[in-house]
Amino acid sequence: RRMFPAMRVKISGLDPHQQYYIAMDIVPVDNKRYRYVYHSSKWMVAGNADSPVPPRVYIHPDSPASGETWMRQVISFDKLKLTNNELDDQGHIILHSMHKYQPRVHVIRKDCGDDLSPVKPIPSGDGVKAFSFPETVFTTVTAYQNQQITRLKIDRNPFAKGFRD
Amino acid sequence: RRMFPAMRVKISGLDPHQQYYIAMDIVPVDNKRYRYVYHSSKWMVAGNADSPVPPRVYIHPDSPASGETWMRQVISFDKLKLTNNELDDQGHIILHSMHKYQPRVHVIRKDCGDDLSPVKPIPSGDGVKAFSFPETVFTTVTAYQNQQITRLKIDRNPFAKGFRD
DNA sequence: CCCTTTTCACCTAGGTGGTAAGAT
DNA sequence: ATCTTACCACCTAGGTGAAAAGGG
Repeated sequence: RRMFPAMRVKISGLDPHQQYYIAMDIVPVDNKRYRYVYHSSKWMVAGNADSPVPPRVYIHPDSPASGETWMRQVISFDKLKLTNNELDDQGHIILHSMHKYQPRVHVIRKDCGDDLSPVKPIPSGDGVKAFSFPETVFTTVTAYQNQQITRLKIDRNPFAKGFRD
Repeated sequence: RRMFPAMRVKISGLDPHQQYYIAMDIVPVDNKRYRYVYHSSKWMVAGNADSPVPPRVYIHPDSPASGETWMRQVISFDKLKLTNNELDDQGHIILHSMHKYQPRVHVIRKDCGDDLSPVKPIPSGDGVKAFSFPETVFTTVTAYQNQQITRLKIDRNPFAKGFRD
């Protein structure tokens, strides 16, 4: 399924005439598994993390594009899809349920990203920068754990309009 | 509206590791306007063509891509849209109704197409080739002129399923 | 007991020709 | 008379949480 709400970023400081790829990956925050304690409304550690899954990369569909193009618009990752199926063959990002994750945005100069692939690690080096925002850390679930998150989803996601009062 | 049926082409002979743009434009076949004579089931000349409209280019959304990528798939132009509105600002291809047109496929080496635009003429030169297929000539209408064409549209287009018997 | 999977009604978004009204 | 426009019911395609069923 899609991630909702989606990550949206603005970028500045690019070379307007240079081509770039923009990509996102999602990395574990720690080595723990979590459970939600309803009466205290808190996520609590519930053991160690499941064994790691094949890392995947979401390449923004506008890639590659010029610095000018990227800087002119808000860059939205609303088409990124998540799955808990470790055998997924649709190129979705694979995560474990009940774990904490941090999305990362990668800006990759064209000449460093020409063999970029959803299933290969992101190259590192001079023409590649990564950005992460702690306020975007989230915990994965297969069913929502409290009414506040359900309300948020229904109220904000146009596709859930059928569940509004 | 979309063109239906859509143009679909296969390409061979590209350099697998070279990047290319693929584009389509649609040019007048002659300088005439037509009318359909129902009792003889024929298109007849009905005067001279209307004054030319701003030429537009449809850049295939997979562009740019490597020769290898283009040659591996059937290239479909099903998302190309036509309009008779000369003031169109959606980047659609502008045509006159009741005129004859020929679609053309353009293969443009990356280094020759970096300022390609829906509203700019296609560059010419060594790294650019054009292909057209006489069997794809068509006449534009705002309403279908006979039952055979209506039947074809309804039978073949999944979006018209509601009109099948 | 707690978590996951499957199916579903209900949406968004947008591509069809029919049809009646409008335009020239 | 002939062509065009605007609106519509009816589709395709796919994104929602609810709820029931499944699993360890």
